[in-house]
Amino acid sequence: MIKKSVTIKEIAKELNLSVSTISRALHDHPSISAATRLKVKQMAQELHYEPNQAAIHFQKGKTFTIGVILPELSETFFAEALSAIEDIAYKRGYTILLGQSHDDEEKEKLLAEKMRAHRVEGLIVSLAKNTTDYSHFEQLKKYHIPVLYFDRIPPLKNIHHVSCNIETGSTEAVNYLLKQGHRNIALINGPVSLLASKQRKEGYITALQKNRLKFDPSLVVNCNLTERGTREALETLLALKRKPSAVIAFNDYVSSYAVKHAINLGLKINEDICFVSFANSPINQFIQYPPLASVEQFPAIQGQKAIDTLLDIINNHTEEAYYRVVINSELVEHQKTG
Amino acid sequence: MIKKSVTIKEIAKELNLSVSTISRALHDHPSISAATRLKVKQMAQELHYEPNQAAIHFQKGKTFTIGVILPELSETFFAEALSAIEDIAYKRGYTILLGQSHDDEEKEKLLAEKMRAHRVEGLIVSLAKNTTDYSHFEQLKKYHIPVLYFDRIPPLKNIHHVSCNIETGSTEAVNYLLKQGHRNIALINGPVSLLASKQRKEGYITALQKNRLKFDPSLVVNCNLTERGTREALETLLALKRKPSAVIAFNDYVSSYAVKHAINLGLKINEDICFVSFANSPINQFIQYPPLASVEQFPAIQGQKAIDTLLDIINNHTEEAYYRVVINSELVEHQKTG
DNA sequence: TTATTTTACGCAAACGTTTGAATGGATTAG
DNA sequence: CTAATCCATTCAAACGTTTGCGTAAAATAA
Repeated sequence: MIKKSVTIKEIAKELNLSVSTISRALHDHPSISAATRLKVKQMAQELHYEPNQAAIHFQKGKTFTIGVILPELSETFFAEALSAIEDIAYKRGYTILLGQSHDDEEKEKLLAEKMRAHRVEGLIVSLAKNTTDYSHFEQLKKYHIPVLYFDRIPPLKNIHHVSCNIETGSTEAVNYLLKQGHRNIALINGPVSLLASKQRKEGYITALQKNRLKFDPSLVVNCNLTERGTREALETLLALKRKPSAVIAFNDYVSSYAVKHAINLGLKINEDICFVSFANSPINQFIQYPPLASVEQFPAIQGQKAIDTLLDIINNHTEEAYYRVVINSELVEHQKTG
Repeated sequence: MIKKSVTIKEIAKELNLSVSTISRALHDHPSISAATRLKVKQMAQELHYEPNQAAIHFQKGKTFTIGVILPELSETFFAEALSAIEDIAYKRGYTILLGQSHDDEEKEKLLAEKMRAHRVEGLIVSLAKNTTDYSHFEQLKKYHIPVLYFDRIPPLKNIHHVSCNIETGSTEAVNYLLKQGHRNIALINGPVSLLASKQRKEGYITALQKNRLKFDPSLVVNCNLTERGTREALETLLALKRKPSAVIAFNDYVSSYAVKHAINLGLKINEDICFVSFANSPINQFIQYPPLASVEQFPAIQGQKAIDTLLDIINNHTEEAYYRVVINSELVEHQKTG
């Protein structure tokens, strides 16, 4: 009843061969004859041989583990990214060691340290919101642990990163609204400190310029992404002489807050005012007035690229070059429900 | 520059002691004098010694890995549960190997097989929606890999499981609405096949009986949890002679669909009809008319209990007894937003 | 003092796999 | 027919750690 797991040794004994022959046969080493190779593989099947990963890891001096540090798993964006990362890592024989910073820089430091101690072969990191010191990651270079930044990337020169080109999406969003006839288009942006905010604004301005419209700075307001902050931002916009007929929101959450408040203020959504936003998250499915369109950032594709390039870096030992993968965002129009 | 990681051997050489002494000293083995124990630990610190996990796993014949199979990571409920599982596993020196079934029974089978090949020491499983054959998990008993079912559990006798008592929450939901003066309370339930549906219904009936109200079966309708199914369910209810003034929805998603449709039908939410639901998921934050209250199922606590009891099972080799941990759900009233 | 126990450490094997080097036998070249 | 070459396989060490057993020296008991 107590099934001891079968090893390479048993196969060797069974076939009167040496363990080295078995090992090589299973790996299709050229110096093994086709005949014995076949025999070995058959016997392995028969005995239900499964290579002992722990032994392999140990002997190869590799852990086949890569660390992933994310702010919050319960944010759909990260959950979808992780999902893709997991799938590919699995297929390529790697295990993911997950850590959540909960947007806390201290926790992030601890995690980086633990991951190092755990001897991960590489790290995929999406920074905590308020991380300004990156030394805990940059230190890992000493240990030859490559770090690939993902989506929330630091403003550093020599780093690997995978991220999404938000600007083009932002431009698309403006173009979309212009095509609908809107001329007063506002932007409820995130905190000025965020790179993501800068990118949205740049794309916004680009679109206006391309269409020979002049940029009115008062139509762009920053907010802290909370419900309250969004309400205040919206009220600022509605108090303008040049009142916007359309709003581009930082993301779908902000859009939902703004819509709620607009309704409370007696506005008719999609008549008096309409919304476009970023993220294209599943919540749009559940809300009464989702944004007319949302900029998809393809978390799964980003995750896939992230793990793929990290594994390339690890397996090709290309520590000289820096990988910078940027995928394009894309405006997705929502079909009108009802 | 090329930092070779320091081993126990170096410490031994440095102090002119044997490796076994070092090993024991680091583990506070009683047969090592306090003096050398101190010396060893200091030297270990000085040299930045980190135990080679791969070597330990190998030598102990354990992987310190536990598998987690979930339907969908992008469902907040599972993301939160996994988050808790990860945190505790990390603290107790275990690594999580994650797999997503995407609610596909075949994928689930594959994952179970891969996890076994990977020699996980135990498995936490939340079943795919349509899994009816559990042999791929029950087979793991042969390999002494304990399986702990989580939230979505199979109707089997001898299993470990952690789940949530939905009935009490359901009863609370009805009581809450009764207290508000409602007498015609409907239930938009899930598919009859689901255990979760049965539990909601039982709790619903219990509450009515306790309050000496008679149970009207026409007030309970099943739906397939899609938006369309929800609309149909709502229309069925609204066509009744005894029209409900309050609806308990299977979960917050169903509630949101129902609210949308009710508004389209010209009903005033919280006046003509109001809603209560299950899951207490974050989407409630974003929608115009969230349910008045929602039954919290504490995914994080469930996850925590799951990993804790599984690790107990693993480390105490208690294969005889079956653990059945049930936590209580709890109705959470939402504060009305402005 | 001698016998016995206790204390503090070392020796060596073991875990499963990989891999450079060695080996013997068969084949080919000269 | 000998020498060189090649093929298929084996040998043995190595990876880092743990642990049962052995053994000196020190402490205690007689």
